[in-house]
Amino acid sequence: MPVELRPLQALTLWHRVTLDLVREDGQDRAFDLSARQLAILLTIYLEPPPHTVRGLASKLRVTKPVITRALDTMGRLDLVARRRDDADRRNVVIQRTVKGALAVERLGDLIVAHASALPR
Amino acid sequence: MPVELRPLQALTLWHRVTLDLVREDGQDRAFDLSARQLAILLTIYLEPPPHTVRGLASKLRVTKPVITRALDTMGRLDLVARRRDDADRRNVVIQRTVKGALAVERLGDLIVAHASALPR
DNA sequence: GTCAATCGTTTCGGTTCCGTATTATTTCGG
DNA sequence: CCGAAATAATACGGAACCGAAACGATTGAC
Repeated sequence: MPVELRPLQALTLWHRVTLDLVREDGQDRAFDLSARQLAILLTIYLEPPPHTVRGLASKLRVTKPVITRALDTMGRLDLVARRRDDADRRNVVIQRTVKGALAVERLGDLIVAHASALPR
Repeated sequence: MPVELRPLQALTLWHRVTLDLVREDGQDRAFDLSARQLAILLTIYLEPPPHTVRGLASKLRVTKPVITRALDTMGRLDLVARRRDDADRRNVVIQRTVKGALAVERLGDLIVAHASALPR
């Protein structure tokens, strides 16, 4: 079953989820992320590894420092981790964390909940 | 028909739409918005007017300067407009613009397109 | 062994955003 | 009237982010 969604439903869904994210920022800062940071986080947790700075920059069409800085911030929040690649020590491999996985899972549940409560 | 969406589908949808928004930033800066700004924009265009600074601050649970600054930014981008309320001149009424309506409509279409292309 | 290429990080100057506190304007109760 | 309350905007110091450029470490071609 392909997901059927009309424009007003789509916008309503986006609106309600975004409102929740904005509101809950404060208690749990996991989703006080910029659009870029969120795109990076979801790429890391939804696409098959390995993920590198260069690969993420290319996929998102942003410069490498943007990725580095986003990883700094999300690393501080324990949402992702970095590790040198032993095979090629120029590379940095981005790794998932328990906290990051939980945050992504929570986002998924939040979207699902709002989707099921959407007006028809 | 309530919208049925499983967690992985929901996250995939969010991921793909966010990726598009991040990528297209540059040519059209309409969606180079923070989560807060997007929440404000969608509230203005999806909920019945009138909208005031105070009302938006209360709904989003943020301080008023956050709303004022967001309106400054989005006003510069022509996504919203401000007008003094003649009935009570302390109030500022936030108005929709053609450009803002088009941007919101485009976001809706983007979400719908990605939803229909979702893996089952 | 050397040197160009690659990779991630850091630096730089500038811009934007934040939260708190303060301000100017307007309304309203008495 | 006049002072209290309400509203939006502004001031301020600090933090985060940006793009471009420069940098150090590592690799690989020759």
